[in-house]
Amino acid sequence: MPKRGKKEAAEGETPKKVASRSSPEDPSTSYVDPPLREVTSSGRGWSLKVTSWNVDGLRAWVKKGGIEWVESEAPQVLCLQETKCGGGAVPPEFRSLRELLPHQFWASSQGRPGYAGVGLLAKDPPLSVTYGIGDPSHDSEGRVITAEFPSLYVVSAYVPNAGRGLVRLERRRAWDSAFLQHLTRLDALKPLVLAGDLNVAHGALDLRHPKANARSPGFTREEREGFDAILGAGFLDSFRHLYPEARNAFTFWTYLGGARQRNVGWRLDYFVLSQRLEEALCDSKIRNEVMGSDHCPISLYLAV
Amino acid sequence: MPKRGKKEAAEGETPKKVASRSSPEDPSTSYVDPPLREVTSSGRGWSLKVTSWNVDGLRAWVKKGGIEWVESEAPQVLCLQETKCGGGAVPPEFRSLRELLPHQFWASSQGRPGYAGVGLLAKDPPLSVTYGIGDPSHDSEGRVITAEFPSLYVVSAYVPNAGRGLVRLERRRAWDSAFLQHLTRLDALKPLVLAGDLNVAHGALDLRHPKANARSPGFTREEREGFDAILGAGFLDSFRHLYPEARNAFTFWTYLGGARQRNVGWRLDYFVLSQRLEEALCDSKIRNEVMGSDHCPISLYLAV
DNA sequence: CGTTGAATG
DNA sequence: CATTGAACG
Repeated sequence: MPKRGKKEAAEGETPKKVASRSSPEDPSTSYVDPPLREVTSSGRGWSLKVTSWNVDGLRAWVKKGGIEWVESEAPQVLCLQETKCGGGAVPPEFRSLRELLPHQFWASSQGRPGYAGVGLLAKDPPLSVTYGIGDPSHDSEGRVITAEFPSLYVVSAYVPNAGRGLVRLERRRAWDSAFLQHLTRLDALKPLVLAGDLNVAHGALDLRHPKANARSPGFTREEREGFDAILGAGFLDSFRHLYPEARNAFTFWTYLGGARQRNVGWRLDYFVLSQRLEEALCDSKIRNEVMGSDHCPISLYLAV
Repeated sequence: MPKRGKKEAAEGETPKKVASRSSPEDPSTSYVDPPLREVTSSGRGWSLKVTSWNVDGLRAWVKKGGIEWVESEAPQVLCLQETKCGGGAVPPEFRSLRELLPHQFWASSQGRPGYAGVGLLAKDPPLSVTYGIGDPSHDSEGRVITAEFPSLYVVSAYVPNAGRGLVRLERRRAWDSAFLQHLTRLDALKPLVLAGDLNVAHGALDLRHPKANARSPGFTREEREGFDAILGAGFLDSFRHLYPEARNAFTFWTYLGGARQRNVGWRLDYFVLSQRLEEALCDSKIRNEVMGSDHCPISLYLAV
């Protein structure tokens, strides 16, 4: 993997892509991303930066300046979800990203254009790339790309939504089980970083209205237990590991009803790490001021 | 019917809603609408103004300022086609037209929202209003509204397209036959004004590329003969009657390939009058500089 | 509320 | 090229 990326902008500098009105009306509901922790707990500086973003339609996201933000963020690996387009339909603007991230991989839904779809872009060439989770009953929708690098795997994932009325909750549980198998198989070979929209808020701190959403897709007992099972299998939630008490730290806000302005959101996007990467973890950031989708991007800093 | 409307803007005044770049590149293909003929051939001044416009989606047309243009044009009867919405979904902005045109009638496609649909709005209350052409096999798509006024009928019509590959040409011929019956039935009772998108260019002067379009929907022999049959039944094409030699006078330009800027168009929108209204005809105008749809509006001036 | 492809013109 | 409702979130 490459060495140390360029330094973060110092505090007090004007951030580049900030919504004109991004602060919520009630300051008690706001979340201010703290300054970057540049080093691990043992003092090693970060050398790998991974960014993940559910773009909610790659073409619209490009028009809203997504590419320029990625260039300013300059990760070494970029994971994108809900591209809603296949490799053939990727916007031409992605050529300009070849400088920063020349190795680009895309997965799309078979026979259902405009649905789901993920991407994984890297500065360095992966040793190998696989698509799906090794279960044909779950691999037709373009939801997972796994890239192998010398020291770890990176998995870009878009976990299926349980659907309105929880019509696909059973299917989601089957997915969760098969997906965890995929992760444990990889983890037996090499540590991994899972990046993406896991479509679940794990705990009550991870969404604004936990009680009202007890049977909403993304916060059912069943989905939360699916996340429990991942952590129980030897993985950690990078953000919650570093910030166990952080409140109002969300990565998704429905477009309906001006939820984002009021920070009525959910934390659905994660970096999940193999336990043995704990000592490499420097920081896990939520770029909650960045616009361009109903999700915001997140960035992970590792010393590997 | 009401008396004399307000006078037309004098020549040399700046028109209100003109595209920033409406003149075609090659002046030999342009059409300049001549000054209004305020009177009939026998010298009577106009007293009734009817405007017709295929709006290609009423909601989008409202956003592009269609209502404001209608207010400046100030017809006593307004016929709209391809509204693509039913009476329940008419944009609320139409309430502001109640001042000018308080009597508003809408027809929409049954069980197929967003398809076809016509409207007829009037300053004075019609004596009666009917929907369709009296043939159930053709009356489920919201294509015709007939309003009876003291001295004449006004018919707002959106004639069905023959379809790509002429897949619906036979159906169109059946329509043409049934529609002509509707017109002759009305004409036996009272003179009529048919206003709308008849989806045919009658003669070679009525489209830019007649040879290339000999088998295109809107210029097949079959559709042109359908128009011949209307004229043969005792009706006249108001514009061509007044301007038998006019070239490049079009009312529709496909959005594809910048056709409007080059005035590569078709005359598809007409006022067709009962022969005995000939002596009432003052003028028939093509508002080809007015934007808001892939069709432009047309206005008829009658001394009735 | 906002994205996408489909059908239609 | 541009409009619409449908599916999805």
